[in-house]
Amino acid sequence: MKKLRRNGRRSAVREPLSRVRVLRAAIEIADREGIDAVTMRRLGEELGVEAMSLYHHVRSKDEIAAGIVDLLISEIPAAERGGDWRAAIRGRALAAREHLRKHPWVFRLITGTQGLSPALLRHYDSVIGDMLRGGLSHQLTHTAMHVLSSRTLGFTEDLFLGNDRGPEVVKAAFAEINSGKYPAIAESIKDIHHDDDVEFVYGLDLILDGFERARHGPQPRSKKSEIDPRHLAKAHLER
Amino acid sequence: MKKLRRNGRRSAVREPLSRVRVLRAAIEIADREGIDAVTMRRLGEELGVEAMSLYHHVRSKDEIAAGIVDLLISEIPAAERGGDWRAAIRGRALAAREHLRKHPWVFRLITGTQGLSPALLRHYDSVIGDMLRGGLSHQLTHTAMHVLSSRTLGFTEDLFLGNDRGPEVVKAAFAEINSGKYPAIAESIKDIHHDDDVEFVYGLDLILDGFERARHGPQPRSKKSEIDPRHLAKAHLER
DNA sequence: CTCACTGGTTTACACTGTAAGCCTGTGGGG
DNA sequence: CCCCACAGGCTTACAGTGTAAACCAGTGAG
Repeated sequence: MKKLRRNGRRSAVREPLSRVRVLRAAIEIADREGIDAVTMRRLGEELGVEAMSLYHHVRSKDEIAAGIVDLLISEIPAAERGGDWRAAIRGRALAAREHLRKHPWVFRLITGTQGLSPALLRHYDSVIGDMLRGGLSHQLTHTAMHVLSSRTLGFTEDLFLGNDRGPEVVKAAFAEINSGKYPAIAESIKDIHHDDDVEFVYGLDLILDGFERARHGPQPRSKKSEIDPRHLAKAHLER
Repeated sequence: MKKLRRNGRRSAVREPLSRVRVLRAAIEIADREGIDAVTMRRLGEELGVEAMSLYHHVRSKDEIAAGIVDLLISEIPAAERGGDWRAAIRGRALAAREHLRKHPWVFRLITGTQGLSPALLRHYDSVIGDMLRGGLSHQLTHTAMHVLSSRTLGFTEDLFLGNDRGPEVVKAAFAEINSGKYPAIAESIKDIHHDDDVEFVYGLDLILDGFERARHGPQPRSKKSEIDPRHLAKAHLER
């Protein structure tokens, strides 16, 4: 890179295209006009460039989708540490929610994208790290991730056993996880007896029991004031 | 209908096209070749007919998507009644899961479809009915639906305050709900103080507290044997 | 000076959903 | 019984999609 602008003569013509510039432009269009408005030609137009030029920076449109997802997730601000494991995860979940809420179309993108995002894995890795540090067993951590999946990022995904995606994707996922980049995930996966059905029912019962308990005694409704106001956007629906 | 085949002379040529036949064919293709393989021309081919003929039975491709979603959800077998509210909901959730598992691509369809499916509303109506019968307050029911949404059907959706879809969709949704067709939903919505953020955090904390509790004491793991085997398909991933 | 390469363009293609109009067999009304 | 409206098929056509392939201008290295 340094080598590129060695002589300091910045070509004043226009900002050169780049992968992230493409992604940024795509995000902008999606925010303004909806995700369906993001086409290669429209994207080119936005960047003052012909559609085909994009392919010098991006392999395909699918890669753009994946890139957007990864970029946005990677920009979830890190919640501050401190407190017990629950507070830590709570902070992460709220930060993610707040951040991604600005781009509601991204959930549709995530469920549509196949192949897993490094940023997403890092996010999970952090959450799992919190749990392990908090003393949850591997098994319990595993289950908790299942139950929480929709809460920590806003969408449900049987990440590792992608129903839809083929088995080769699952294999690749395992390889990636065991690459050393995601120590908490890898750690938590050891010696796990995984059964999708059991996980599901466990989480279901946990929730149901929680409400049954709440039904008697003082219903422990969260007060708005208890939520860290930094994470709260104004409710976007009045009624 | 009777009028149509009045003289009993069934035209032996071929089964006449119809809306549900189109939907059924689409489901079949999606199951075999993935949802992306479902194009109008492919669909026509499957039915031995030209693509444009489909438009005599279906308004658009989006309507096909919506139709499929509705059809599949409507075919979730009703779990038998009896037991407390938790058992009832448990049964419904497992039945839905088991049924929709056969068509994993449907979740992508659901999140992509806008406008709400009557069958989906009926499903929610049943679940909410279970809760009210079980003695949960309106407020608690409301919150419980939020927390459970991903569990009772397998996907997360802020149904009523669709982030992505416009506000006119939300308005239509309210109108539909108050049409009298979904008494439990309408009932449970009365006098509700809804705040998306509060709902979210409440559910989050409920889950976290559940696991904190599970961390000490005997971890109440569900045994596979406890699950009604009728609802269990063999795990579809060995590892 | 030249030569390879980077990063833009142009053209072209296969494939999508669907609008518009045509054609024909059939069932109901005169 | 005949006619005719029409349901339900077909044909053609079009605008818009992603992207392969070839082309071309500028530029930095040898």
